Amino acid sequence: MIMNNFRMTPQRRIILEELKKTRKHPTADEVYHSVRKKLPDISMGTVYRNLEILTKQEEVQVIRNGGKKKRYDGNSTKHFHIKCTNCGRIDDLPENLVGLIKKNITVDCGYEITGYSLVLYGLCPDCKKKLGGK
Amino acid sequence: MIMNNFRMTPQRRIILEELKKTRKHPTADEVYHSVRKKLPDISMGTVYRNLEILTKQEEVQVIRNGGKKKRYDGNSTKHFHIKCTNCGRIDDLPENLVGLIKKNITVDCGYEITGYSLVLYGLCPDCKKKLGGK
DNA sequence: TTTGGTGCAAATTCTTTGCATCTCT
DNA sequence: AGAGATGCAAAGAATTTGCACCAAA
Repeated sequence: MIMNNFRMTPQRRIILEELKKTRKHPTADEVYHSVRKKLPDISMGTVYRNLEILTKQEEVQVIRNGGKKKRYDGNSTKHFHIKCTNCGRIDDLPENLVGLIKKNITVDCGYEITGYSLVLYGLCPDCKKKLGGK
Repeated sequence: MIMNNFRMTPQRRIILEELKKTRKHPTADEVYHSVRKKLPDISMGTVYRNLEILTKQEEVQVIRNGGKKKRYDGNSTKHFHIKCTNCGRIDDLPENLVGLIKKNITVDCGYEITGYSLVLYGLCPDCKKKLGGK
């Protein structure tokens, strides 16, 4: 597989559309189920293969932090996330921390920095309400 | 299982010792193999169960970022990590970014922040050497 | 003697892969 | 024809769990 000539199949297009249209950072399984509403015969294998290809093409980014499941983000620009420790929901954070961190990364441990991932943890508004009594 | 009376078994003690003594942030499998040198009959199940308990007790923290495997860190104080994108090695970062980030986390999205995880990506000194030509 | 822990093996969960078939060029 | 893609099912990898037995309080 030389993989420099990707085709935009209906499956790939709809997977990408679903990811672009939500900010829910769905898991592969969630993508599968939402795409299935439009393409009832699509398989998990196809979903995984396309998510991988879209990630390689940098149309999509993977969020992998805290849980067992990968989550996929249709916004491939660098940004931060915040994850609810109660329900697992992941939201985007505003861009303002990025510059700050970049400016202050002065790591003298010999690494050559190419990227970074920040996830904040906390209770989302809904869960805060639900767990209010505690 | 009410789990408020933990016992310090030899298995648990040695797992913790191994984690405290290294800065390599081993995977469960790596813990299993190093503990096996002292306790040849220990099982993976026991390793996983103890890693989970030690994490709950906050003796140990889990690093889960970028890869499929969890990694375990015998340093349970909050600190940052840097991960080599080539070999997967994870090192600690100095503490200096923590205060900075804490001071500047002003998230107005309704979350109640309880923690955060930052992993930097890059090439470790060894891999930088190896891949020098590129 | 009750509660927690262990080893072993089976089961789960998430993800990847092999394969025959299909679809674009 | 030939490369990429698909659906299906099986395989893999990492982790969790059920169970019978063991051990400390």
